[in-house]
Parts: sequence; structure tokens; C-alpha cells
Amino acid sequence: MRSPDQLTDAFRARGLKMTPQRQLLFRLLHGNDTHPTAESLFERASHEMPGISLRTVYQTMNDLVAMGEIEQVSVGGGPARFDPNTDDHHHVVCDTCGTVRDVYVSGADQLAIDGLDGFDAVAPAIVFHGECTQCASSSNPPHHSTKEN
Amino acid sequence: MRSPDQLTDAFRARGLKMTPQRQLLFRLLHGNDTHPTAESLFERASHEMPGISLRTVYQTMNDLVAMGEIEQVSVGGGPARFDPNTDDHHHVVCDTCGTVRDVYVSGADQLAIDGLDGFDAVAPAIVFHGECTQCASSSNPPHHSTKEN
DNA sequence: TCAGTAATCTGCAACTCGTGCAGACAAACA
DNA sequence: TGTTTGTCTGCACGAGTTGCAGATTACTGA
Repeated sequence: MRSPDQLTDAFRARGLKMTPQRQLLFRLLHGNDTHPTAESLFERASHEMPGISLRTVYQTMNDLVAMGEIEQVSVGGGPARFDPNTDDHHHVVCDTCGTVRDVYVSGADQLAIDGLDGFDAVAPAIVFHGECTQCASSSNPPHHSTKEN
Repeated sequence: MRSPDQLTDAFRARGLKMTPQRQLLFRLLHGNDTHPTAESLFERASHEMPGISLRTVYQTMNDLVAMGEIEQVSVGGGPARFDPNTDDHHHVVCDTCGTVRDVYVSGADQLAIDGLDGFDAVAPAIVFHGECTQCASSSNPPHHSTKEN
């Protein structure tokens, strides 16, 4: 994802207006590697700007996804997560607490694949499922805690 | 997934009862490679057994997943899909009509992965996104048709 | 075969996540 | 500063799924 300033320009270039709500969300996303949900962004945004609407968070995330500035990540069930990292990468998910982390995979284009006949397939999305050390070491694992953002 | 008869035994061995509803769903799933949703299974089941409840379909799918007899497939958004194929395999999804097909990938265990530190990771789930030939050739693509089941 | 027990089914309400809509509001521009 | 037009908020709604309660039915043991 580009910097808040660059995003401001990008929005304006599209005929979209710049608002304090959007600027705040740009800042909350920039450099954020926690794969936040709309809800968790809304909570953090509410701290700085009480009264901001969850609807606005969804709206702005959708805009950013449509512009290719962030990616929407699906890791199976649960709310959508947003990822400002648009590099070619994949994800690992802790199935206990829900934490998502970026993972870089090389050699994926050399996989031998059987069954893609008749499909115009683009790059694969790889999700590793497992358990993070915190949850593995904890006898009372935080079940789906708010690990994001 | 094992045969309906074997599943009957497996259910009984767990102290679960065998009901006509479950037997019907076992049959509908057996050898089914369409990755049906609960809703589509419900529709087909309703043909043979009018009055069967969608709730029962969900319940039975959850049981089968818990027993490891079928897998729940998440392909990003939309309803969950169920897959009686428990072989080590992956999926390709048509982003236009929603069709899901099984894909066999070899060499996935030789991927060079950076970022899994501190994770007890199990096998990766790989989802290829693309467009099937039907949708690619159709100028008026069937948008999210009922391709499953 | 029959009664008792415990699991199951059904229908409905409720819940989560996300979107559509309308009216108030505010950014951009002349 | 006024006008235009996009945006924000709040709310209702929709899809997908689950919780719950009461009626029903499968199993078990006599």
C-alpha cells in the first residue's frame, strides 16, 4: 500500500474526495501487518475519531481493494481481513487465536498441478494453517482473541 | 469419504443414531465431486424427502467434518462447501460462476517458505483462482450459477 | 414386542458479517 | 461564498449459520 499522501492523490485523481475519516484509515493501515478486520480498524479509528461509522470503514476498505491498494484476505470463516502488503505473498493462520502472518513462498510456479485443464488460472493463494508458539505454549489458549490490529 | 454403510457403522460406534435423513445425506455426498453447499444439498435432499430441514443438513455436515469424513472448503466468501474427497488435494475456483474443482499438486512439500518461524504449521491449503472454459467462452457468463451439486 | 431413554429433527429466533438506502453533511471548485 | 457532488452516518435488511425448545424417533434391554 502506498503512503497516506500518495493515496490522497490517488483518490483525488479518481474524482474522490479526501476526508478526515479516510485519512485516519490510511494511517491505521499504513505499515500495518496485523491483517486487521473491519471491526478492529473501526475500534482503533473510534479512539481517534469518536463517532466514525463502521459503515465508513467497510466503504473505505472496499474502495482501497477496488483500487488495488490493499488486498482482502480470506482465511476460511470469520470476518474478512485487509492486508496493505500487496507484494506477492501468502499467509499462515493460527487456528487457535486467529492471528494471520505474511509468508513468502518461492517455487510455487514450479508446482506440478493436475486438474487445471479447462481453467484459466491465475496465481495460487496459499494458506498455511497451524498454531502459533503463544497458543502452543499456553495451556489456556486465547480463543480467537483480538490479535489483529 | 467412506461408503454410506461404513458411515452408518462409524456413527453408531460413536453412540450416534442412524436416521433416514442422515442416510440420505450420506448418499448425496458419496462420490459427489461438485463441492456442494449446505443449501444445494438441502435442495436435492428435499426432492427425495420433502420436509427435511436445512438445519439437519448443517448439523450432519458438521458431524461429518468433526469425524474427518468430509472436509469443509473455504474459497473466500460465499457459503461453505463440503468435500467428501479427503485425499491430499487442493482446489481451483471459477471466480465467475463459483464452480470448484479438485486439483492435485505435487511438490508442495518442497516449497521454500519464509515466515513460518514460530508456527507449528500443518499442510498448506492451495486455492487457484481463475475462470472455467464455460465462463471464459460465454459472452454472458452465468453469474454465480448453481454449478454445485 | 414393548416401554424407556436419549439422541435427533424441525422450526424459529438470533447472531455475525456485510450491504443498500436516505437524509444530513462536507469537500472541492468557480 | 455558494453550488455541486461525493461522503458519512444510522438503520434496516440480507445471506449464511447456529442456539434453543419441544415433538419425534432410534436404539436398548426386558
